Amino acid sequence: MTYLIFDLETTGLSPSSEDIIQIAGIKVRAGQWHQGERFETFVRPTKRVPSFITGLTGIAHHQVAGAPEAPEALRAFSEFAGDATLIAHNGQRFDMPFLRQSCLRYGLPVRPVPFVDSMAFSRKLWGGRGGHGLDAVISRLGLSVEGIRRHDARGDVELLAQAVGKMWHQLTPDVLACPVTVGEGALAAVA
DNA sequence: GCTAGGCAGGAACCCCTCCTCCCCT
Repeated sequence: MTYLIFDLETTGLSPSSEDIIQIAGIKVRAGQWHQGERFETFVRPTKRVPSFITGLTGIAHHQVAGAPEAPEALRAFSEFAGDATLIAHNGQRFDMPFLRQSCLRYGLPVRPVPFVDSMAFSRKLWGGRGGHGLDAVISRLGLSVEGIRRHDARGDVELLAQAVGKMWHQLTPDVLACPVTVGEGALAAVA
């Protein structure tokens, strides 16, 4: 089974009014979380990147102004994904709605894809104890963030891939059976 | 120097509805 750990950076929280500005992903085979094929692109937004987003992500407007527009980036990402199962942290509530809404906004047909929210791994391992945000997960697993830029999609997927690998291993020795429920998401349909 | 949208999960309660809080940028 192939998995695609991915992360989005956006101009804000609302899928209906904000734009995706960066997509990054690492495609891995279950059990081989440290080596994978990478995807990364900036995405040209329809409005200026707010200063607080630049402060948070390190992504400035000039970096995305000449980037591919959303439809091109969404199709490229979907082609890269292929038949992989997608994984994102809090993706059920954030990344997946953003991808779906972006496709809708640009009139792109979508296709269903298997999807797992990595927060489910954390809930299953640690239940109600503490938080399940990426920072809490990283801290509990003792992952090093040295040399990794948090809130840059490339850095976050790197950390998330390591985190999912560790959590999976702690939940089951079986690298083939996903220990949490696999749901459904949507990506742009590819011709 | 700062904001915002909405789901999942839990509580209370009897099967839905409401509420609160998390978590993403």
